[in-house]
Amino acid sequence: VFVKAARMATNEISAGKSAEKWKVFRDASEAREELGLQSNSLAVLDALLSFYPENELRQDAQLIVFPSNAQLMLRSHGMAGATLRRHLALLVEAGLIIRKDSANGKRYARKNRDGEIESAFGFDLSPILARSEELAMIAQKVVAARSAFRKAKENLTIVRRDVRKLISAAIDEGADGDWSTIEGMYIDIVARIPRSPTMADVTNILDELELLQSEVLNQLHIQKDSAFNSINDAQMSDP
DNA sequence: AATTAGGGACCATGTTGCTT
DNA sequence: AAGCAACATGGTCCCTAATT
Repeated sequence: VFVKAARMATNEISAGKSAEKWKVFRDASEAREELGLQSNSLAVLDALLSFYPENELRQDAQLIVFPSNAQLMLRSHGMAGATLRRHLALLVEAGLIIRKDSANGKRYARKNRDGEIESAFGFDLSPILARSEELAMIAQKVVAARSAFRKAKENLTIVRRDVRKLISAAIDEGADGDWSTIEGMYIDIVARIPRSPTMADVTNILDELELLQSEVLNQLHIQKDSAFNSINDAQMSDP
């Protein structure tokens, strides 16, 4: 089954295709969560790639590495054997590598007289080449989402501080209105911000805060309007 | 028969994040 | 601040298959 899958994976790679392995590794690292991997899985993937002698992964090459678990443990920063095996299984599950088992399950390469590898048993890296564009796209998406998230959080902070200032100023200046109720609403909204919010959390809270913000501004405008007795109506209304 | 490498399953321990 | 649940880790046992 695995051999068949491996053949299928290599067959899907268009002729002459190649990719720089560490570039794909960085993309896969960005796509870590989407792939269902943990940070240590990446350490193992790093180790696996380090056993491939070339920098370029080529479609016409044998993309099989065959390090022993002991070697992999060393190059995975001393990771324990049981943990290493789990992460290898995760990488297989994520579809980044394919097991190519020998009859006895051990990893090795059989070489001919010229020293060329005739057949190798270990891990097939060809899915990494096959999916290089896909991984790059996921990485791009993740980076974009991260910066959008950062911007949303910045927005939230700005609006939050603004509303807080407006309410405090209104109370200090003794403006008309039920400011203690409004302050209570503000405190309630802010208290519902989770410790590590998701994008949805941030946008929801931001919506509520902006609603509250416009209510506060509305209150203050009404008051100013009456105070200035509609002389400045043209300037007070929104552009 | 003994040895060796690999892998799955189980268990105890340690971390971390979340709730109260 | 403390306790709880989920999760990751690492050690061990057991099995397989080839090699000697």
